[in-house]
Amino acid sequence: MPQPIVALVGATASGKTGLSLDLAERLGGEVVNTDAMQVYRGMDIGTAKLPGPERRGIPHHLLDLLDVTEPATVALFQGWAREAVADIRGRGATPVLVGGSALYTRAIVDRFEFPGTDDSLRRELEVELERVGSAALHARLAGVDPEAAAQILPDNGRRVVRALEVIALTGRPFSASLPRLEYDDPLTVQIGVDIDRPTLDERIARRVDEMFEAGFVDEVEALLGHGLAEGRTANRAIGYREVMGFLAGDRSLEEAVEQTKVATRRFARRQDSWFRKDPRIVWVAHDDPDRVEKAVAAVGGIDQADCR
RNA sequence: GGCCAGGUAGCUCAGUUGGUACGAGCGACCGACUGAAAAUCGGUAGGUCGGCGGUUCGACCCCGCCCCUGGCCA
Repeated sequence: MPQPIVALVGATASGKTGLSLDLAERLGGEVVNTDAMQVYRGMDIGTAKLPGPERRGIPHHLLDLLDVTEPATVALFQGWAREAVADIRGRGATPVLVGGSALYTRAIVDRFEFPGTDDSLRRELEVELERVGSAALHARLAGVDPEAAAQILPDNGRRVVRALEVIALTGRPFSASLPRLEYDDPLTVQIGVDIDRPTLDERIARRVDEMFEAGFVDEVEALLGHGLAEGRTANRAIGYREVMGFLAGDRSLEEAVEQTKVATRRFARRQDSWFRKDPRIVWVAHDDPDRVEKAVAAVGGIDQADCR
């Protein structure tokens, strides 16, 4: 009987990492990162990446795969992750996915297919977006695919461009809304770490302070030497953009720290709105002394349901 | 102690010859989300316009006193 797939989700700084180690130990698992930014080499402090020595000898996958100048995409990640999951299960171990990037997690765990992409077409559309503006492109989308246009707001240039790209590429309408929640493999369990806002906000503030104490600014400075500023994905990461602003002289260090906290808080709210509406997630309280037991039990529950 | 500037949404600040505050950005809250997702985008709620008196049909805007902040001068 194949191993289950366990996905640990929740807001940043909720305590996923610690729980993931306990879970992996209990289940005979290997950890698969599902964090969009931890795939970058050298982005350690600012992404709260668990240092090697603290991994308790548990194999960790999908960390440090890309150079800071390379773009990352969900589709690319989906391929890597599914392969990693298959490998781990092939070894008789349990994949434990851990990370806060909701779209990444869903792309792995759910039936989820991305239409292709085309660089030159994309570039063309982006140039046009720049020139005519988002509303004009949206109007065009409305002409070709009224349904998609109805679901994408006119100001959201990014999504309008992607919709037009997909239509041009596939000759078919763009599904502008997420597919129905449906696990790709029925042996999947999602466990969410539940934490109240005030506590989470405190933990975020503390974590950000600690990052800066741990040499976050130096990390960013070093990455700038590797082309961080030229990238398209990595330099949008929370904290990194604020520190780059500080290094460029357009804000003080205190401002950068404060802005990083604010951005992290807002990010946590966004993560929440993804996870909270997924009814399949089994929630355990971040401070429940029995959280590991409860998480293990949730995984066991799936096994039984399948054996019935 | 005197002079000047200022006290308007949680924060930074617009604003009106006296006629119910058009407020803006940021934040907060809520939400959308299929190849940049730690991204991108949308919606909502917040003001006794420093206090007290006065002038006026009517004052956030005029007058007086007071309180607070910053600066200059003694």
